Amino acid sequence: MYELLKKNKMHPLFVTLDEAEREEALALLRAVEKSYKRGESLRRAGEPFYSFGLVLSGRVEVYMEDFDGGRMMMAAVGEGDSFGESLAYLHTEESPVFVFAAEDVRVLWLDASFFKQTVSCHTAPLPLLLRERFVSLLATRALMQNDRIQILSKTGLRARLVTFFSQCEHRYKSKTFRVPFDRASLAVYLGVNRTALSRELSRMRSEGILDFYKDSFRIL
Amino acid sequence: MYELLKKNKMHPLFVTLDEAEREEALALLRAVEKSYKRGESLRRAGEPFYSFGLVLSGRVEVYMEDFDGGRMMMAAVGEGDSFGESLAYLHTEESPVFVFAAEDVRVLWLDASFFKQTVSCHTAPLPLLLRERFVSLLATRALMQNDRIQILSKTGLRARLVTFFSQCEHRYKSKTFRVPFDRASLAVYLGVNRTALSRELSRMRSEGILDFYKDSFRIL
DNA sequence: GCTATAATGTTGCCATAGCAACGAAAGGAG
DNA sequence: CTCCTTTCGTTGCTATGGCAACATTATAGC
Repeated sequence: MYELLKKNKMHPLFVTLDEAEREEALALLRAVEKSYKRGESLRRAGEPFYSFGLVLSGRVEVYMEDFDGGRMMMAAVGEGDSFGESLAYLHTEESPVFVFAAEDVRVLWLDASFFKQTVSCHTAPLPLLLRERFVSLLATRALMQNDRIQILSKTGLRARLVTFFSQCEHRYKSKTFRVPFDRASLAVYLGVNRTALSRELSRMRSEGILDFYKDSFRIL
Repeated sequence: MYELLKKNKMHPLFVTLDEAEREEALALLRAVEKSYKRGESLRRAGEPFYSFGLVLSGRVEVYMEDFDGGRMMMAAVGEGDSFGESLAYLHTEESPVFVFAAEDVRVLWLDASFFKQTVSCHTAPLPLLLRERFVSLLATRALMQNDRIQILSKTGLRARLVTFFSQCEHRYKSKTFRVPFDRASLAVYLGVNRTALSRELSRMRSEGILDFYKDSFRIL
């Protein structure tokens, strides 16, 4: 079961686990699989958020609702990645975020209360390992947020792009890479206007410092 | 010892603990107090980051160094607040951030490796409680980052200010509050130009929707 | 293939906000 | 008190980028 978990896109929680351990882990986390059609919402703002999601296939987007109804994308989550760990761990009664399917998706819902050691105190190796990995996941998430803040606090579209591409180059360890966004989403992620983004990308291409096609980019 | 920990600004890790428990907790975390003069650096970029800091008095600022030497403030940390939990937990060898004293500070350095359960597996109530609180702290941090991202992804200075004040009102549960920034730091936090910030604040005051003096604000 | 729909690119206009250059208060140290 | 430093506010200039309106590809469904 759960074929995707075997691929190289293995989620950090389960990587290096063998088949049996993975089954046990999924049982401990009370894994429940659900499917959603494109455009459907997985969680609405104001609803409780008790479990976090692991995307088996497709893509979801996490948005945060503003006091005045404004929406902003907090994360785009693709195959093998997860979302909502913080909210789930804190057992949030009224989540400020809503999640919806950007494509048809299959999602594995995992119960974060397992990680609350005061709730259930396992000392077996597997639970200990899972807990440690979960905390690392939270810590890593915080650092990734920093990357976005680093971009967003730049003024100037060019500066944001340069920072973004520099982060990509570092992350993918290559001057050629694909980004997990279409233009519109990338514009939201960078906090800029979509058409202004297109304009600047074209400008950079004409300057010969960048080439791209769709979501594939090459730094020159 | 550590008078500040007794105040109402108690850090979430230690709140509700009695004197004896706090002493034990500090011992478990191998607490070491250090003082720094204003302008001195606590951690430089590229150095290892193994323990996180709790500010006993004064204020530190956490900056992230850019690939091209650009610096940007990731956090301003005041009395009773902590910083660097993620980096410390991940036992980062080359930290991307540097920390310096914005004022004269006393800092308590706490060893995050205690929270790695695979390193030392305590099942006593106090260690369990501390671990749970630490994870909650990481999760809460991630959500707080979201607040800043929410602000930074707004276009328009006015929109950023409205969002910021709305968050303040929510956090302090009052239309009157003090922010932990001077103008220059606030401008950095909001990702805008300082003088443009002053201009917009004055404009909002003249419109009668806001009043302020220094770091005190009142929403009308 | 064909059509409908979505994704991306182009261009002109003009408000917003960055920037520089000041001036004015407000503390702090002597 | 005076001097010096720091913080904060004001104003004019101008580039940047948001926005609208449209053109141009892709993509999916049939």
